[in-house]
Amino acid sequence: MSKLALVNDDQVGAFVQQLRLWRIQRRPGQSLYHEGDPAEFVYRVDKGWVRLLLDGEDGLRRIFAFVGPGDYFGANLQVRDCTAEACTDLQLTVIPVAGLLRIGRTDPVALLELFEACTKHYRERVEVGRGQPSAAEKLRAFIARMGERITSGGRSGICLPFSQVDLANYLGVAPETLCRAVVQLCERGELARHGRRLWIGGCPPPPENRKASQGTWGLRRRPCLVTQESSNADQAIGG
Amino acid sequence: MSKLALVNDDQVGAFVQQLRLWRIQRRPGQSLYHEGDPAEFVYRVDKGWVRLLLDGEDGLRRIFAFVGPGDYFGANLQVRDCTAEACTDLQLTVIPVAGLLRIGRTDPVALLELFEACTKHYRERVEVGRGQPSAAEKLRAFIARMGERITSGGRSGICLPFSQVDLANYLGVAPETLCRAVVQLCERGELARHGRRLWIGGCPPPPENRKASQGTWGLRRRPCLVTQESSNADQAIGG
DNA sequence: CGTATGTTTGAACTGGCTCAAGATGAGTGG
DNA sequence: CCACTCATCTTGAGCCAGTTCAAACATACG
Repeated sequence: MSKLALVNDDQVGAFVQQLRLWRIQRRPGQSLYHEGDPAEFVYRVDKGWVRLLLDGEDGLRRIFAFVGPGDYFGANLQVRDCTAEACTDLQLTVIPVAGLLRIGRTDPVALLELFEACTKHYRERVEVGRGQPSAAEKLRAFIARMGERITSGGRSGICLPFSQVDLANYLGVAPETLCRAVVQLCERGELARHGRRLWIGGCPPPPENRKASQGTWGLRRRPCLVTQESSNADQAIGG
Repeated sequence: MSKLALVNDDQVGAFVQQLRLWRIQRRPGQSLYHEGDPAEFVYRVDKGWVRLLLDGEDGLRRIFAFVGPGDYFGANLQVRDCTAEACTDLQLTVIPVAGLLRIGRTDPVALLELFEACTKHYRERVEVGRGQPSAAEKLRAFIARMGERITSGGRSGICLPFSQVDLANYLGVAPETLCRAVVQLCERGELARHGRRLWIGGCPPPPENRKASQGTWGLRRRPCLVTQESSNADQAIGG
């Protein structure tokens, strides 16, 4: 995972467990917070994927990070410096910043490591787009990074839980350009497809129950807004 | 200064003053540390400019941040995640990380703010290159950001202490392309030039003693390597 | 089964890259 | 102080990847 300082997950996890935590769920497209909001919580992704993005002055939004299972995000001291949205069905652990600061005296290093883990996504973004690679190479690099990131499950084939539009946005190319790059990599066998999903590593889902593998993602027209407060009460953990 | 969380400089400064600090100097082109080095110090820029960069696998290096007077940089817990080099003649305050962690218990928030100040450069990088603006617009955006950053001095005209090559590297365009963009903005009066230096805001240096305004920068063939250790002893402050 | 959204494909255009050669000026050495 | 040298900047011309526009297609979802 690049040359960034690695986080001692156990230590951070134990540190965080001192606080009263809880879980929330989100559906694809729902937002966790917006740029400019007051920052009250840090999050840990338990299941699903989150995208971090900035709203450009020209009305265009720019995705700069995808945050996956095991990752922390949302460490801001004052206000949110970006927007966070669910890419997929999402399960998060919520960690109150106020509590973190309170127990920070007991273990400042763990606190720093937690914040470091959150800024990892900004640092990795810096590494993206070195040189002026072609669109295909950008995609290839992305696949490589994602591959080594989610190979932990042991399963060979893995589904990228992002739409091509999001991917194009993240890589900084037009959707059409990305599409052509996808076709190209598929022909070379570096990428596979089933329906609209991209698969890396191994073959697409097993021939039988492929119906089951198609989770929700698009969410046409039912935002199904779950307020943070309402879901907070659902599952209190830790503390 | 964008929508990023602002750092309480006074508080961080007071926090840091508890430690034994010292100053070092560097000449243009000299490096502070390299990607992969063990991280032992955080720095504060007193005078001059620093560039942060990554060495690409293809041998190309990519500048992703310019760090100026008043800015902190170099907050890594384990190893350096990038390389830092002097753009100009440089004066820095050195802050030992070990000491920071030691006194972190007394004021974890100040510690966090210091680290936040250091990661600011990574965050700002994320904002660069939103959309697919033309080279001229990238340059214009850079000028605007630099302008609001160094207008603190009160002087109207300000010299950009970077070579066009560095600027092109930072903006992710070819030097030739940047050069054409510079010409374009100069014609529009959004930018001025004296010799090889770019000026923003006001007119170039006063007609009289312009000889004085030309500080060293290029440094042809005399690296004049000052080891960190040797210069450490020079000016101990704080503590 | 119908529909909206996301994906695919084609074709023309264009901005930036590349290569190459010339001009400038910062720094060196006499 | 001046002439020299070489890195940096400048300019031109051609090329190509990626963008844009537009229209057909497919797939999730209701």
